[in-house]
Amino acid sequence: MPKRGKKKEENGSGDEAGPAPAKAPKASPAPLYEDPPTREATPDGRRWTLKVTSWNVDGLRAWLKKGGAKWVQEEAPDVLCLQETKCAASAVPAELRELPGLPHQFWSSAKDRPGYSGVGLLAKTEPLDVTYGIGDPEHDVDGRVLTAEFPSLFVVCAYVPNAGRGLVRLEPRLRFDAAFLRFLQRLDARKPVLLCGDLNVAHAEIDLCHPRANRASAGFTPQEREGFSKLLDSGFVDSFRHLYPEARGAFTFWTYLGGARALNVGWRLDYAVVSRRLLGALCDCKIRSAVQGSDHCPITALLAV
Amino acid sequence: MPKRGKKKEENGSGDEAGPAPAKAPKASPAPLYEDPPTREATPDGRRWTLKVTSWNVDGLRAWLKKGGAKWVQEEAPDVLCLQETKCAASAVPAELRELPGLPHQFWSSAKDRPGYSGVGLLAKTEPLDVTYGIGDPEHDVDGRVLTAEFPSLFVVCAYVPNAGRGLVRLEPRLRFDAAFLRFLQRLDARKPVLLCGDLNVAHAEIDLCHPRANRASAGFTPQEREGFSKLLDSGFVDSFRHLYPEARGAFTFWTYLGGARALNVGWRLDYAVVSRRLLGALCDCKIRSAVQGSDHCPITALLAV
DNA sequence: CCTTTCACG
DNA sequence: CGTGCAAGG
Repeated sequence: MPKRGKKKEENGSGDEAGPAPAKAPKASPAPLYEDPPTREATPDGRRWTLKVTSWNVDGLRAWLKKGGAKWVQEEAPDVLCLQETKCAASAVPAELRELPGLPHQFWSSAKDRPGYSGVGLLAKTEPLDVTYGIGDPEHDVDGRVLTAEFPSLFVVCAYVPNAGRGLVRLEPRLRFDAAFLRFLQRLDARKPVLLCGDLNVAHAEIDLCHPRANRASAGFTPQEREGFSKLLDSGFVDSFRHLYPEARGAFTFWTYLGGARALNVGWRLDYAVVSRRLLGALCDCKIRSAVQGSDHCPITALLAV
Repeated sequence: MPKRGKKKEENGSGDEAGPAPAKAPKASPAPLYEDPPTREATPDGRRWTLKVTSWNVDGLRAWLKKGGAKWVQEEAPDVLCLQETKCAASAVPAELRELPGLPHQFWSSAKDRPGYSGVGLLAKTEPLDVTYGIGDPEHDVDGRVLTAEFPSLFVVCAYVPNAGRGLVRLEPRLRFDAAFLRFLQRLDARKPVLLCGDLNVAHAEIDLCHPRANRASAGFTPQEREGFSKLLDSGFVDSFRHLYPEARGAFTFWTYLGGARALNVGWRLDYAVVSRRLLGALCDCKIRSAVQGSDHCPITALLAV
């Protein structure tokens, strides 16, 4: 991710050469994203029956204090996937444990590293089964993946490792990508998969504000982008981009540094990825850009399953 | 210092056996201290000419945000002694560097330990000389003592090392006490001394709320109290106790834990100590108990020098 | 309880 | 910039 030490040089002679609008005193470098009206049904007219929300909360306890759970209650998803909880299961506040509508809760957190990584999966109905991790000890110690099996599909909640400043952790990240793809393929062989989470990659230039400046930044290296491409080549679909192939400025993450969010200097790092055979069930994928509480915003997938 | 893990068991069957008042729903375990009217002159009628304020700020930058400097400006001392600045000289905010009335500023902070210890001495008039430390490398690395020489006296700003939880650092503390006393005696041989600061000891039972419970607590061990007694036996006077030998509940520190300050469960750890021959010049020693901004309150000494 | 630094993002 | 942590008090 970009450091962006400079204060507000977002429109300078930087990487985006397009002409600045003449009027605005502080032109936005990327247009603000307008979430279109919700598509309540599939193209063939079946209304959605499954609502899954995913949110990188950047610290569950701080997010709770900022009212994150209140928004979730209004959104009322059937499944909620949380990433970067930074919170052991035993430390999840009662306010969340008692959240109406999501009584079945599963938590995974980093072993021996309190306050690092961690994911949660909360469900309205009890899953048939829940598994922790991807079956690879190198990555499973971090608490990054939860998988809930439901009658018609798997819901996978994932927090993909960041490659780090200066790409110091790019190698382990790429090992994760490979192992995770194999994990998803094994699932997909059994039942369709809905993968939700912070995949820590902006796939294409359209998926971040400053693609050229970030060619060597964690989350936009060729290797990480290629990892995502391989996922798509393996029978999975990026639901948002499938529905909105041209949508620009549709980001889910903005660094806290430099007031990036107000300028929509962001990245699309959070995805709802579906098995290709689930596409007929896909109604919509919403990006809740205006929702505060973290440096990521939530996304919500709607399926008729 | 006491841990006080329990919530509000301040009146239980603890160390203070006196009968609890029957009426108050939550009786204060120690009477609140009422600072008496200021004695503006010496007993023989000379008005004060030197005002010295001392304050353990528990983090200079947080203290500034809480308005500490505004209160200092109203108090308008000639010399300001600050302890636990937790701030390198280069990191002192401009707000303080430009504080009207105290243009001559001297800072000392811990070597190789950013955010630990540190003292500051600020003066209205330029000192003849300023020295750093007490001439003992073991202690001088911590940034605990600043000495400013003025025409008629030395002003010493000191932050005496805490003996630590479980008294794990009692031995170095006692070495400091011994070395510091020798340092003060050398000064006193040249000019009278006004020593201000957090001496990290409550001298007598009257100087803390729960003396019996704290016989083995840092700041009230027999060895630390004896160190202070030795100071008094060496020609120095605790100005506050000299003026107010019977004053109870006169504390300058309250742990943040358990709401101790509202209950006046405190300690007198901050002192203005004077060379005995300065007693004739002593007008008053004020304890500004109501002033917020730190877990210590400021004290102010008034002298006619 | 509260401040500082730190690692991480 | 902001989280959760550790050390210190």
